[in-house]
Amino acid sequence: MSKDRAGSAEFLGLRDIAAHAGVSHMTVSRVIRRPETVAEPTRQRVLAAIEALGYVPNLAARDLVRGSSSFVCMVVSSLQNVFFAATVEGLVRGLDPLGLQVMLGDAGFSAEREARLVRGFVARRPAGVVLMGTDHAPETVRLLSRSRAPVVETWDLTRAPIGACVGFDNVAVGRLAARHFRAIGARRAVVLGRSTPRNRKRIAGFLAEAKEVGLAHARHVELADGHALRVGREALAGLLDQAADDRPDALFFVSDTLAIGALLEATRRGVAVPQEVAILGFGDHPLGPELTPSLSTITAPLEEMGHEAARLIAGALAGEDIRGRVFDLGLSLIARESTARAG
Amino acid sequence: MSKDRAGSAEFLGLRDIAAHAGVSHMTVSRVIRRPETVAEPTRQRVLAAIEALGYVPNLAARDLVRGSSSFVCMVVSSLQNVFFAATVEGLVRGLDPLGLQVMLGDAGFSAEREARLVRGFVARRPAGVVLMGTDHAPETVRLLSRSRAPVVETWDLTRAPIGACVGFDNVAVGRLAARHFRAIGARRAVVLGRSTPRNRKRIAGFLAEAKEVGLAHARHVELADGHALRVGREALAGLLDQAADDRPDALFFVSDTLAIGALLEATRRGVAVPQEVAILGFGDHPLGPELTPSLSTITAPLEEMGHEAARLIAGALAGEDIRGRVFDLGLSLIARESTARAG
DNA sequence: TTGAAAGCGCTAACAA
DNA sequence: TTGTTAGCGCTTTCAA
Repeated sequence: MSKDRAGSAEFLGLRDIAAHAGVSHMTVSRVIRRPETVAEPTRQRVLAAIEALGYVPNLAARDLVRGSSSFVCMVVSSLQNVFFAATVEGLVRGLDPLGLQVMLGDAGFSAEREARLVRGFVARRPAGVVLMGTDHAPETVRLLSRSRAPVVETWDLTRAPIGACVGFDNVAVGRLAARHFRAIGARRAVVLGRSTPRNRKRIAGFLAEAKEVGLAHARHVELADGHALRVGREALAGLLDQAADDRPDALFFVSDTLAIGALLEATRRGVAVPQEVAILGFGDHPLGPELTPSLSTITAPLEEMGHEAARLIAGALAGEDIRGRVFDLGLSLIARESTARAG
Repeated sequence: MSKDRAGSAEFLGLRDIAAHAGVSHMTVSRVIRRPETVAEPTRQRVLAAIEALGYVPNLAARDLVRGSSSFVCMVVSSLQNVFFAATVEGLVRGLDPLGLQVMLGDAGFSAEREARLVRGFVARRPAGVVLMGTDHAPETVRLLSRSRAPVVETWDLTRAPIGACVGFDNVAVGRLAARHFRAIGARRAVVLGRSTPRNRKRIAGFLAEAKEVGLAHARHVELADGHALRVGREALAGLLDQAADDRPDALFFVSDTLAIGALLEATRRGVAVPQEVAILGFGDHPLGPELTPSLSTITAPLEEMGHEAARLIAGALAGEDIRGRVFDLGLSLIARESTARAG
């Protein structure tokens, strides 16, 4: 239980450096924050002292005075998901040149957990908060509305963002998929995914568009939670085991990972893709173009989304009012072999 | 540049709650930290005030007094890498029940960038610091040694850790691969990977063991930086284009992502795996078992590593001296189809 | 069980 | 250009 251990030096403060350099602590503070306001010889002496003593400022004190910190908090739905990781990376890279760091929380697709994380974040007076999705617990919204931190929601669009919103239209994702299936002449189109808030939009969009363009037999297959590759694989297996006359000929998975699982299973079973069944995913997984057949997919600029969130937060920090701004980053359909003329 | 905006309430302090509840601010502070030390009726009144006013404490002030914060900083080599993500997830999950959050930095495989991140982290007086790897800039080591925060290095082992170390033996990874190739009767074994510090160990281990077990023609092929799937694919293509008598029959890639790229390329080219060439990776990528042929791999408990790091930091926070502790979490070889009796 | 006083290490405002 | 003073919102210590 020994707390004082040899070798673990205590932290020095501004005043220690000041004493060593023969100036006041304010001069040291200035050298750190606005060196151009300090005379050259003085500055040199202070810098030498900082170097000699290995001084590292305590940002908690600065944060306390300023009432806000220099990091941005982000809640992700899952850290293991490569698609989310791309957005996180975009944010981290966009914030780095501004000297802002990122504090990450993993909500595991639970709005309650998200609220807990946000509460912890708000207690740190973050310079900004980035969320995934636009469906949040009332407490999350309340906490963030009261906080002064700029908030950016991502991965979806909403008419009433908490702060700003940079995302894409998940209903349009589903519609785009259905239109694509229509274009390749699919008869029995299916959308497969677990009913999370975002997925629900993709599913609804798919079913609505399918109806409108005359894909009469379109339906939704609910998927279980779990490891996406296996879930996708099992989903395909389940569909193939159905009576032949009810067998779908076009599958839209709400995520590429699911689609890849299905594609691999189809290959294994000798089911021809896209001839017997077309497969479409979402997210443009790096593996998609490498597979045989290559995977068609719908995607949004995932990394760019994080980058744009960083830009918005930077703007807010510079005094802009970003509230109410909603950016639709758009979608693209990448048609590869897995949906090449199914019918 | 307007700073005061309608609707964005200022934060309340302990004293505002105290005034509302008719107690001193100290009582409010106690209700938050040690409610059992406050009389029931008083506590109820205070809790009601907290609730009514939507009070969220300012942790920067607490951190300042205590000289240490309640988050753990982690530097990862890359956020997009699923293998690293597993360790991050383990850390986040292990820390969550302790009320500790994780601040992430992406070093992008640069020791300099790592040092910059660590400097920023140390300035926040973190409750702990987790690093990937055991090769760091001298400045990183200096900063962390002076800081009081417990440090845990991961993903490798070292005799002289900065604090504690939870990892696996990267030299043993290479040795295990070479032994496996020997066991399946490989003749011309190759290890492929970019020479990062960790990879260098795997490569050296592979070459050393290969020599010892009589794999005379073992050699290393340097890989470029870039998207791993493509790099792996191109590496395989390059080897196959070589004169047939120099063609390797067993490939150990330092990462599964590379190996998957190679495996897919082999399939595409009609090269039989493992008959013509055996392929082995590292990391147990979720896709490995789903491929045809399924991918053999060597792996360490990646998520467990993060979990163990969390446990060590928790121990340190409870007063344990964790410095000098080194844990080897061990390796396992998962032999699947891609290395089934090559020779 | 509660409160008063002191101060954590910084920054903002003002003075010299 | 540099220094002095007064806190930021908490927690620690000590007193009541």
